[in-house]
Amino acid sequence: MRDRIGRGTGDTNGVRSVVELPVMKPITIKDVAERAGVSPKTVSRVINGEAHVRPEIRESVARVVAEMNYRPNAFARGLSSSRAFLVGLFFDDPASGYAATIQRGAIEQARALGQHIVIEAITFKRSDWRERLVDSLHALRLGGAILTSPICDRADLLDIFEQHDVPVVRIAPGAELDRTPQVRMDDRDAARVVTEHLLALGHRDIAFVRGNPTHSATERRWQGFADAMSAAGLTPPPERIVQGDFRFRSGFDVAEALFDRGSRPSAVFASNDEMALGVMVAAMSRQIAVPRAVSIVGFDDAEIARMAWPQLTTIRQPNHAMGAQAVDLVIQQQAAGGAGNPCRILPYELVIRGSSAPYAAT
Amino acid sequence: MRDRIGRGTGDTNGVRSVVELPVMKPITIKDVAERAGVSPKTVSRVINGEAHVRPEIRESVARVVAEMNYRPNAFARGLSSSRAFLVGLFFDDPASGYAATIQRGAIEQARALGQHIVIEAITFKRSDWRERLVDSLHALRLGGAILTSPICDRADLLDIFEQHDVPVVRIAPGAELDRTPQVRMDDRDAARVVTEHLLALGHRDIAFVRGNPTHSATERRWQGFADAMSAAGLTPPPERIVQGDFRFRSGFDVAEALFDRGSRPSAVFASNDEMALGVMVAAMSRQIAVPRAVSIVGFDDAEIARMAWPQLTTIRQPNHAMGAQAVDLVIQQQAAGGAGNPCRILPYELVIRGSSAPYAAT
DNA sequence: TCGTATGTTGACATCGATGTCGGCTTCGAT
DNA sequence: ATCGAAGCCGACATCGATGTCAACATACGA
Repeated sequence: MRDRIGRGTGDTNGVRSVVELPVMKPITIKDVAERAGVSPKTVSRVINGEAHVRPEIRESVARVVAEMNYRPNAFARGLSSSRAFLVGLFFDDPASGYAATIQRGAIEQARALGQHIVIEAITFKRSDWRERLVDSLHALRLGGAILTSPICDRADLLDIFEQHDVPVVRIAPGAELDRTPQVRMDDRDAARVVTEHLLALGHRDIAFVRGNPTHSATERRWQGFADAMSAAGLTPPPERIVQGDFRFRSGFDVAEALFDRGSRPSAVFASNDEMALGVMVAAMSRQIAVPRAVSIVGFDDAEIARMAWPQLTTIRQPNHAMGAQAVDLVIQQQAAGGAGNPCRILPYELVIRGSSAPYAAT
Repeated sequence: MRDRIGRGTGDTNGVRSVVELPVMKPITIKDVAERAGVSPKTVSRVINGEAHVRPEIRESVARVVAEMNYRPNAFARGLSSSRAFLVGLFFDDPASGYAATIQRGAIEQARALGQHIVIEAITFKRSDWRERLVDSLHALRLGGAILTSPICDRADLLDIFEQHDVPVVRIAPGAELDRTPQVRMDDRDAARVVTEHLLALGHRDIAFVRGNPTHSATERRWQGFADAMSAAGLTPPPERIVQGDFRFRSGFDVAEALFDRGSRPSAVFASNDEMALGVMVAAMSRQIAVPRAVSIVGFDDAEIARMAWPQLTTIRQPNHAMGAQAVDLVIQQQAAGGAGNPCRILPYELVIRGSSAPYAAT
């Protein structure tokens, strides 16, 4: 019975489970100031590129800074100026490949801007996710937050960030569209383009595997598919539209409805690569040749798209760029004070590989 | 240098919407102290679970803390106590699936310990990687660092952390083995076990695809393979040992040496799943049936191992657990004051799937 | 030439917490 | 009853930077 305080779960309340970690002894701004023969404030001015410093002094201070290899302490900075140097990257599932590429883009851009990325997982399954999030916001004083799909569509989540005055940039959001700046690609248009690719190959009987309904991209991709089909004067029957959840397994499972009942479609468009692979594996296990007997296309250009055989025709998402742009936006936001909600739309790319081929009558 | 944007005109004042949201002013320890009728120091004591506080007071303060939903500011804490609350996770390539799972484990464990994870990429290709690293160390005041393969084997990197007194825990290092605490699995043993699996299926002519020589696991896995083979009284000829680099493409490429010259091996053990998939795809494109004509096994149990067809027999690495344990160790190491270099060895698992089958004479 | 405007500088307060230390209680042993 | 020792609590300094503001120097216009 150790004494804890407050909040039933109280794990990050700074209470007791926080272990102490000693740190190193650094060079302070005072040391630099002394050696340069000026006041600390002047050094601060030079470091932050502020005006009102004579060029000679600026230069000499800069030299001393370099010589002493001085690095300002970000904590002290954050404390006194309420400026931040951390950007939070929030994921539902940080282990997915999708997330990883975004992450890399974000890290690199953050670095370029002198910021750092803190990764946080939000798990709605835990009933205390709000407390945990608020904990992070308070403790880390985030300068901004980047949210990815699907969590970025929850109004209650956005509320929390808003209440705490943390600027948010969302990547590919699907709801509450005018609430924050965002970075996205045109899913609908891309889906249309892939579908047109299949149509151009001569396919008419095309099945569509929908994604997880909680991701907003699901609807947009479906729309793009529908656009292309109806533009071609086609109306796919209901049994050609099946429901997946973006995971490999679901692609594998829906294949039963697609391949084991009556006539087979000549092509399948799965809303993401994982599901496309699931469909492909299911086809092969039924001795249905890909792409000879059935063409399969995906969406995302995940790493695995190139590791399948045949390799997957798909849409390349600009994940890396989206991560970088998101950081960029969030910092701008921080500086500008939130004028408007810019939306950057990044270009996608149709990647044609071996899994799609001209329609051949059976 | 450009002028910075002043904070003159209220940046949080009604820019966003007509209705002004009250800006949440953070609650300080003073507020709590006042309301509880004690000194800030006493509140601090309660929060940190220090001794010398009367139970009644402790309880009443705790109640106020909970009521006010107070959260200590980590920056201020870090400043005054030179305690840290950030653990750095350093990757060469944060976008790989391997890294992602470790990451998730680390994030969760860090959370549980009241710490946060900062992700940093180290790119040796950039000539200024040292400066960048030192920047991070100074700016972030890391309480600890976790390094993954392959960068964790560079002595010069370790030197930097040592110079800056940042405790390091390495995941699956292969060199400088007694320099830091580490978390690992027994690669050699695991490789032996997979090989024995193939031997038990009746295979005798087994090829081995080596991994990237800069990863130390490459050598250990090779050793395990050699152990099992020689225990079975077998000596694979040199042409059965081929060199890859852990990437899909290399697995695909080495297949030429394996399948297009003279006799074919009846089984292939690739040092990781990606390469195994490469081999598998190459086999299928040559109309060599897997596993009927050739069994293929991998190593890692990457996500893709389940997405191939047939699914890959492989070794499941405890990545998630390794991430969590690494965080655990890095923090413990501090508390303990760096006594010794503990090494935690986590259990692996042989996962038998469809890509390996009993030997069948052709 | 003087009087403003503008530019340059540093002293000092401040951010929000913790470390130190001294004073006051309490308790137990003599 | 008295004397330590230990327990409890708060005043104050401190961490390392930046914000504020006043003092002073210089430039420019009239």
